[in-house]
Amino acid sequence: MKRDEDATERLLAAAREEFFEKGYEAASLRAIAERAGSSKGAIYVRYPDKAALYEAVVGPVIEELYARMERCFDDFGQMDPAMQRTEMNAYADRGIGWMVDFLYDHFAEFKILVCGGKEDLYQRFMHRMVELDSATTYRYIEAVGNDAVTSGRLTPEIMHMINTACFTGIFEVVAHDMGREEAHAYVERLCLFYRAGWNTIFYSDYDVSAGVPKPPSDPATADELKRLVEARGGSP
Amino acid sequence: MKRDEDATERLLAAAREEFFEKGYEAASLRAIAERAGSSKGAIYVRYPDKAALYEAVVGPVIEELYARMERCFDDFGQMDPAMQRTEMNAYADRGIGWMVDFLYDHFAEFKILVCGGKEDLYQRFMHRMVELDSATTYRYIEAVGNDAVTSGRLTPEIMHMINTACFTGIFEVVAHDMGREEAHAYVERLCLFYRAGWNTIFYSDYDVSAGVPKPPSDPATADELKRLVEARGGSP
Amino acid sequence: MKRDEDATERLLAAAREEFFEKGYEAASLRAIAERAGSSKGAIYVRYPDKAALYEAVVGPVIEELYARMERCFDDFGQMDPAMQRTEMNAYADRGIGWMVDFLYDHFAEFKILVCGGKEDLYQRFMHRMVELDSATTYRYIEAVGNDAVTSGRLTPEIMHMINTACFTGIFEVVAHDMGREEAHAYVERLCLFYRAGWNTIFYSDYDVSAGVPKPPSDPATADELKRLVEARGGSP
Amino acid sequence: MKRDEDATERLLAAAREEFFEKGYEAASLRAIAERAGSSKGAIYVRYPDKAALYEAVVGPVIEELYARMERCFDDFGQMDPAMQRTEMNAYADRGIGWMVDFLYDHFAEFKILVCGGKEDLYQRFMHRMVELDSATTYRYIEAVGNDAVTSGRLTPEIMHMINTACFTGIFEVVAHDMGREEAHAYVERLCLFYRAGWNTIFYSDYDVSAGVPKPPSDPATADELKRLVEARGGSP
DNA sequence: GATGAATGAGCCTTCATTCAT
DNA sequence: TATGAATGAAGGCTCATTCAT
Repeated sequence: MKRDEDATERLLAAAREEFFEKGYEAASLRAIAERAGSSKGAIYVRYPDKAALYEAVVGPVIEELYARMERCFDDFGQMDPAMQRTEMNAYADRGIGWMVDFLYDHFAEFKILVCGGKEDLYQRFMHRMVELDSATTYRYIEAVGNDAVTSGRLTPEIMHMINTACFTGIFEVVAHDMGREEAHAYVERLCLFYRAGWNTIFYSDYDVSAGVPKPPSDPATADELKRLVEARGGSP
Repeated sequence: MKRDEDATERLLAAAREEFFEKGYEAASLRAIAERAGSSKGAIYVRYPDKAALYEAVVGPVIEELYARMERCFDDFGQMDPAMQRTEMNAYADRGIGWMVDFLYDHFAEFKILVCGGKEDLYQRFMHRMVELDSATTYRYIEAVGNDAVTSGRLTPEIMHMINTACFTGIFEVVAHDMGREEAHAYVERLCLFYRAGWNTIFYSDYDVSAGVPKPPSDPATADELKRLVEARGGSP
Repeated sequence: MKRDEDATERLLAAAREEFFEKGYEAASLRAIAERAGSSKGAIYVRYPDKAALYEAVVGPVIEELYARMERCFDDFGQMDPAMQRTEMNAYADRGIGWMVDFLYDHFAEFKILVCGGKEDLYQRFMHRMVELDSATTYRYIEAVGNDAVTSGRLTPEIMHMINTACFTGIFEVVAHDMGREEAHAYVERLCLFYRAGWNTIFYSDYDVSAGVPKPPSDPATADELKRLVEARGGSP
Repeated sequence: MKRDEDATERLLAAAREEFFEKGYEAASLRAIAERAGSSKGAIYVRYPDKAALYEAVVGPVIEELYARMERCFDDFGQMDPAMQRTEMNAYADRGIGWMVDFLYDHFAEFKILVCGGKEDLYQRFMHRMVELDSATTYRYIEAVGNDAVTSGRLTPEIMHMINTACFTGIFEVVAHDMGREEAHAYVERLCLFYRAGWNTIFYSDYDVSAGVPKPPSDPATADELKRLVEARGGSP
């Protein structure tokens, strides 16, 4: 008998739903089979165990994201240093924009990954992305002759942690069930936020407070703020 | 029979170990009772269910951290605006330094919280911290008359998300089993990183690239970097 | 709650029945629990797994048999050599007679052991009995100064195998569901049979055919036999 | 499609290995099909169920052994009584020698049969061999006019049981993984052992102790024994 | 004939929780 | 209060067997 591709689809969809609703541990293969309208055995014909089914749901999406990032970073790495400096921000913005859309095109999968409670796969995924980003950053640093590494400001550990923090910050949009448009806005801001942050690492004499304006003495602004904040429910 | 306080302690210690080693779902009440040298019943006398025991392990530590943060933020909020501007960074640095130590003084509990797989409590905890921080930030913005909110650069959602990302970035030290000293160094850098980031939000005319030096044409730096990177194993 | 000894008994009885009827592999813990009128969990409170339950059914009986044999062999080994020679046969007969009764007093257990399909325990049991018997035999050989070992007629391997064969021969009564009285008669004969056999090992110049009478030329005997055999159904 | 004889062979070989390694119950048809490089369906085309496959592995070997025994016993039965008496031992020795070789030429099959945990087939096989032997023995008894049956010393049940014990004793070589040469030596001894045993049944006035030498007073033998036994590790 | 997907009963085991003692 | 026996649902998984292709 030919394997029923339709049933495979139904199974994956059912698994996606079940993992989404209950998390990895609490999800039940029995329930997934029932949701899919087939038998427990049908799962085991396709996947050796629960973890493999989980990976079948979430893995391809991860791989696609990773592949896209890889291509993106590669393209960037092959530009000449001058152009890298010029284009980096634009590149990053475009990349991140695409990423947010990808996250929302596969919202369930990423939600499962981020919130599903099966940490190993998520951490491996995060680790790989972080390593990829780190490698590209090292290459950039080398290409443009930056001293962040040689000066000791940027150790591999710090690189790894900060990149992890950056990606995690982006993935928050999934954890918080933010809407797609809002997410774009947020992530755009976050990029700027990070960009400034990275400057503290790239440039030893970067002045964090440079450009910080003098305190506005205009009371009107303060009043407007007060109104806005109160409208929000007053928590602050 | 009088409730045996000693047994309560043993129970909590046993639970801490079990949750730490296995995570929430995989932890077994039977095993905890055995570790503590008492019975499953002893658990149910004290806590209505597994989740309550978990909370008993992790809750007090959370509460203490929260209380400390609250006090800290309150103190800050009661200073006059001029002083807030002057002292903010010092305040933050001191607070964060203390926090890292607190994390390491209660490493097991935070590890459980961050990696233990019981997301609800962690998220609630994170949410509260974030709200506290957000409230303080709103108050600060109001006090100093900043236009981040009025200008629309800082919506409540963005505030929430960025603060979440910031705290999460700090908590990475636990997830990554970083050593205490290293963690201090990392978090210090991270604070600078965030500080710069926040400026992009506070100040509309903040120039991210201000102070970014011209590309160094000194080839010596590039060469030294090359050597360092190669010594690292060549991953970049 | 005090453990319900009654339930334990019912559980063991149920297990005994189930193992007896279906063998180890095919026996189901579910069925055993149902037979005993309790829950599957009740089994696991008492025994860590299926194998342990099996052993709880069959082990004590084995141990008692073994202990009795040990005492018996010890007593024999402490007699002086002359007496050992005189008494050996009587000792053996008594011992074997008791053993047959023991077998029938615990028929189900032995049936399970011999036919139940869990070979490891049976083989360990058999091995222990055989070793015990072998040790005693060695001591006897030494005590009376027999040359079976020194001459090479009796190697440890042959000793082991023949003893195994002997015990197995006795246990056949269980495998064949022979009646108790019949079993006594059979085992009695078997002892004589073995006794003669052992002489071929103990005594190098033992003449197997000694005492074999000349062929009876009495045709009456042959006729009577014919009738008897035909009455049996004629298979021979 | 024509049935692939090669596949049949591969299937049988795979089944032999699987049953050999895991026993009947634990053997899996899936594993067998995989070992054979074909499908589960291929098994069901050839054999109606697992038991039939088992029998296909083990049956032909059994049948060949049985057929050979039958021919052997027939030949013997057709000799005239006088010759039977003269030749019996030589006949038996030759037969048993051949049998041991046959056992080792088909070691896996017999190991499966004896230790594989599917008792029914083994018992049926044993039963048939025993009946064949019994029938021949009856014929012999009749031919030579022996009184074992008429006297009541040898009932059908005793006949059956003793023959079972004898064959089982021989099959021990398989259960114990004895080497072929060693097995020959052991079985040779066992035949002598049994021969003496049978005399206790054939001859009412057979004196088991006849020819048993007086106790050797030679202390040298005892000493030598002591050394040998100690060299063995002292278990006796 | 051959395949292997599908089935679904059934396996042993673990678990949090209840409750009699 | 403390115990731990009892529960029974649910877990993941394996299996021989069936049958559409």
